[in-house]
Amino acid sequence: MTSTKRATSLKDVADAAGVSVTTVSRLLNGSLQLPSETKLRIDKAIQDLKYEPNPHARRLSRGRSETIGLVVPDIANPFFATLVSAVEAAADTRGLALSLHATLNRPGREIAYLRSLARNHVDGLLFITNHPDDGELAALINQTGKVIVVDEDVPNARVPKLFSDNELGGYLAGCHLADHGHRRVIYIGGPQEMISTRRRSMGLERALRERGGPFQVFRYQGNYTVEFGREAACRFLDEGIQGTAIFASSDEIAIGLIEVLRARGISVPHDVSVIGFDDVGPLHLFAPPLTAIRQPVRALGERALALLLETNWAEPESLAFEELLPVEIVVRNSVAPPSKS
Amino acid sequence: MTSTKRATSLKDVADAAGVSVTTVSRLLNGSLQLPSETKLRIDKAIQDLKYEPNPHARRLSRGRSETIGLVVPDIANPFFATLVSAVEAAADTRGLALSLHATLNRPGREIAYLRSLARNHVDGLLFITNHPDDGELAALINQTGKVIVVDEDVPNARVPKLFSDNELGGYLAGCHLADHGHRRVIYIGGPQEMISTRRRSMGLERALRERGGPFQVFRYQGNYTVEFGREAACRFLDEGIQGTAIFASSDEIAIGLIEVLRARGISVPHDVSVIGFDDVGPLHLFAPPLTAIRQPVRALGERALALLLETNWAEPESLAFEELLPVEIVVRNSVAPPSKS
DNA sequence: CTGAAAGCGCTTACAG
DNA sequence: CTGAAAGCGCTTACAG
Repeated sequence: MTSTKRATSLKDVADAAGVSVTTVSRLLNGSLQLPSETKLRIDKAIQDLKYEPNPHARRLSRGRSETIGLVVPDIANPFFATLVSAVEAAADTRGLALSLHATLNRPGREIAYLRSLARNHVDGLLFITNHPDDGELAALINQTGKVIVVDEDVPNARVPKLFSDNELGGYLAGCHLADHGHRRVIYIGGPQEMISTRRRSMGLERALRERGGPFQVFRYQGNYTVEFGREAACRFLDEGIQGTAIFASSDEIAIGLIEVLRARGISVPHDVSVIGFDDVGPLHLFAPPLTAIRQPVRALGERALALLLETNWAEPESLAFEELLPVEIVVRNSVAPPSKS
Repeated sequence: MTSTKRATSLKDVADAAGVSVTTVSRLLNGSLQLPSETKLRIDKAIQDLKYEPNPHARRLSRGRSETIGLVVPDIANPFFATLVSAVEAAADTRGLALSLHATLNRPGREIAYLRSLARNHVDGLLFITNHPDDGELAALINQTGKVIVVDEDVPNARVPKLFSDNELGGYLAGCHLADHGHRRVIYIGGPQEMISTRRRSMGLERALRERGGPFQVFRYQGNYTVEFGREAACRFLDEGIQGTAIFASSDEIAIGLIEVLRARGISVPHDVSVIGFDDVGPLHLFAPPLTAIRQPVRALGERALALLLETNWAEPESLAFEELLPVEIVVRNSVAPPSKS
């Protein structure tokens, strides 16, 4: 009963309307000067039969799928969830479906998705990695085409790339800290080979340098995770590092960091100032409300899809460029002048 | 260069291996007694040509797509993001692709996705709605089949349904509050026609009733959003409602609520106790850390997919059942005995 | 065990 | 303007 009886096809509609399938197909695809009266008959047949085209047949025939692929490290992470949400919304607006895949830090899956794209499974791919590439990914991307690298770099891929302005983010954080008198800053970043971490760190240093005088940055780099936030916090605490402020390079890192600070009775911003990065989570409800650099997450997703569709893939030499989206600082209550300890 | 040259097909492989496409196809699909030596030749040809089957052709031919659809209200919402993540992981394990769609409260989109499923676009659908149905959805679901209703009910749909044990959640919250001496509780729920809100409210009342003595529940029902959390908070504050505890029926509602309490200088749990529901966000870092009922979000996603695959869709009479997944209470620091005011 | 052939349901030159 | 027919790349009875 509930199961699939033979679905109504183009042929059925054509028969019902007394025309050929060619005509119906053309009507459906808009490549037709409507002869008005037959058009009505066809429309009626479509209504009556509740006809809907079989997408598999259409795709096979047309050689494209009207769906785009999106590869992200982890969907449950609020940053990526927001990005996925933005891409889905933008794709839907354009009548594109979304095929979603999470890599969960397994390089093999990245390769597999790229391959399936190559076989025209999807019309294009938005690709987000979160670990260094040994060159395999870049090679695959270059021979595949139609992929936009988003958020984090794949070094030798010659395709459009879209990132947040990470250097600016680091710089804004650095300025804010420096303005409050901080000169010794602990930086908790992501994987050190990754562009996001490197650029944020560079921005931080540039700010500190520009403000003049001696300064010091203590670097802890690992993953953009709660676990690493905790781990880094324990390490610098146990090492007795004398930073007066901490720049946590993601919401997750900030969460892990704050858990530890709280557990050890270290007060923010009284004992140490903290500034975060991402600002996707409800940082304003933390104790204290966390000052952070906000990434333009939705804009990243929307722009990435636009790039995928706008790019002229036939001109390889114009493909390799990098576009940066601005970030901003959201000042709350976790940064204060260093305490006199 | 980078663009798609004609992809290598089954025919190419067959030619290269000196066999028919039938044979290659069979090998690929496992329905073959391997003749060992030809098998090797074919495997080699596949390697050499880097052959990968065209999924569109396969789908058209087989009449199924090896992809399942997932319809959620809003991907950026951490609750749904986590659910999507769990479904994707489970689907990937089984070699299924995921087609993701957000409805964003637009009923028309729900209808459209259901229709496209009916046309065998996907092999099955996990469906999550977040607003009452006038019957149209249920009708469509019943004639479509192969859909699992998850998280929130579609009343007359005769398909498997999977929910959190919302009544239990309300009950656990109620017990915890009652144990601390609360008898006048403000309940901030979602849309009042929805099953989740009704059941949580029932559980809350059952707990209060079981503990004996007079009690009172003040109900505010709207959406599971930050905005509604704020709105409800302002309303009961302005109305001077004398509740000693608040049961906020989602993380989002709790966030809005806490924003308002904080803005008005009302201290939790000193002035009023708060207990939340969902526990997906970093509630442990809130000020104070929020006690909440935790939903088994990932389990919900995994089980939903399992149900979709396990169900024998050919037997309509066995289809209509409801399965509940248990919730638990996570006690933190936002509930205390009522203050003597 | 293996192959020729039909069929899945569209699209699209190519002819009227 | 409209149709017959080939083709997209698979799968799968049906025959050897």
